[in-house]
Amino acid sequence: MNVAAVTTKRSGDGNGTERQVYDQVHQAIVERRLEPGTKLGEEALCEIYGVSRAQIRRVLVDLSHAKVVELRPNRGAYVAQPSVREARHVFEARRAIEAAIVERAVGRVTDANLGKLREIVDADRDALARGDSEMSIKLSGDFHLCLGEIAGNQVLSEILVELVSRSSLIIAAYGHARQSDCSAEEHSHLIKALRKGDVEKAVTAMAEHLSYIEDLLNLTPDRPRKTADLQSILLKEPSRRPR
Amino acid sequence: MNVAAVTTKRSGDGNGTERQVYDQVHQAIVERRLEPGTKLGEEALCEIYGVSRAQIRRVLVDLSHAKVVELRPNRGAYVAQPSVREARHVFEARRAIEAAIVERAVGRVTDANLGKLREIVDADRDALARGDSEMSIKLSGDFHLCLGEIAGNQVLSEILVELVSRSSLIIAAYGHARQSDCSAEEHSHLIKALRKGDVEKAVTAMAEHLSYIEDLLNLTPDRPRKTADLQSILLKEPSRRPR
DNA sequence: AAATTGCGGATTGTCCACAATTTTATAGTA
DNA sequence: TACTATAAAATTGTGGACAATCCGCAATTT
Repeated sequence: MNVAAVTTKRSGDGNGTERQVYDQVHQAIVERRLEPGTKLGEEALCEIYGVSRAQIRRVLVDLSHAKVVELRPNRGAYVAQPSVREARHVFEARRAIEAAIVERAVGRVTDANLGKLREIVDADRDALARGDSEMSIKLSGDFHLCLGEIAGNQVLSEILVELVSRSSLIIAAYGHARQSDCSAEEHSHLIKALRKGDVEKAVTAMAEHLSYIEDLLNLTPDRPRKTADLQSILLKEPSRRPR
Repeated sequence: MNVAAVTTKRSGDGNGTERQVYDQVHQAIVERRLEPGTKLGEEALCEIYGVSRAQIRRVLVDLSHAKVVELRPNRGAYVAQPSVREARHVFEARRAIEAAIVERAVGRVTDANLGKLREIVDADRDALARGDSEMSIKLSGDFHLCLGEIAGNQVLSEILVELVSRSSLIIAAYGHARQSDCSAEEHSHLIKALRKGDVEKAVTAMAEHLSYIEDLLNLTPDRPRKTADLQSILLKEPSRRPR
């Protein structure tokens, strides 16, 4: 199962070049190399990726549907800045969606699935040990997406993809340094419940895990906005998860 | 609370003309005047609404994100034809989402909310009595969307809007003549549980209601595709719900 | 000094012509 | 008649030019 495939899926994937641009910008946002509030100028993106404005505009529309970019008419595109309210709503929605996903997953999980999940958790622990928090956040997300795939409901999976992306943005905006230190352990706990086929335990483990992440956020008033240099950030090779 | 407002909301709502076209086509699809599989030619839509192709293309992209239109590269846009599998997944997702919505709604519902819900149910009964099943389906959807608004979670609401739209399409494809005969009664039952503040009863009522709708569908093999005349369908005035 | 207005540069929005692709129609052959 | 290959027509995709809008700065006014 290719987790990255679902992570980056997009609705109207026509030719490949548009998708590449979409993936790169999306990944840059989700990996928090582009901070919330950053302006994504059309001309700048054209030059960076060497494509026409029409294509960039299409990509920006798609990113706005994924809720990671905000389109302000006549003003341009900006990396979304989720509000405190939105942040809470996203996590509440995740608890609803992922409870359903875990319920389904318990009855369907295979040994191969469990292996894949453990693989992700191990890579996450490893990244955390190296201090690579960027990678750790990505792997934490992958864990949840992988679980979504196991549940085998395409609709729930797609909703989850969006919510996980938005969560990354939320953590970028409201998280602190050691935001996800305990994720690997909690994920490991969840795997155990899955293996035992204990639905109730698995569901509560997931609910508590999500609430724990939310509680770590600094969801008090508002934050300042920032602006950054696109060129140096986006031309970086997108990070790849070690197999 | 304006239910129609959320029903028709779109992400990058720039100028008004694009939104009007979006709303009209979306409504035509959801009200089943445009059958699943119908081709939505760009030039045809341009002439019908008197706008440029660029605008039509933007609308079609947005509709594809709402999953009511399928964009096939180099082949054009078609009214989506949800598969049997997708249909089941949509209803399963709805059970998850709407369970969470009902849980929240119980603690927040006001008398005004209950009045609004009853109003919708009454209009639904009325439409059903008149044999206006098109309107009845729309009102059934509005009931669920209104409940979503009451829950007060924007993220859950937006997910629900999409799922309800898709449900209309699914019923168009797999439902039978008297698909929603009992909806009004079941909705009424749900209102009672809400009024009493009985969370458990409300949640199970919703779950059973959704399963009932799904069970009425003919979710066996596949169906044929159709093609239709856009002009005569889309130039019809969009239906308005009586206040 | 603060606020307002007007201008110039830059960015986004729109339209149109042309290229690429698919679909339809036609003709030919077994 | 059925099937294939080829040509024509129709449709979608793309790039660039032009128009509309917004932003920052300076000049003017109060």
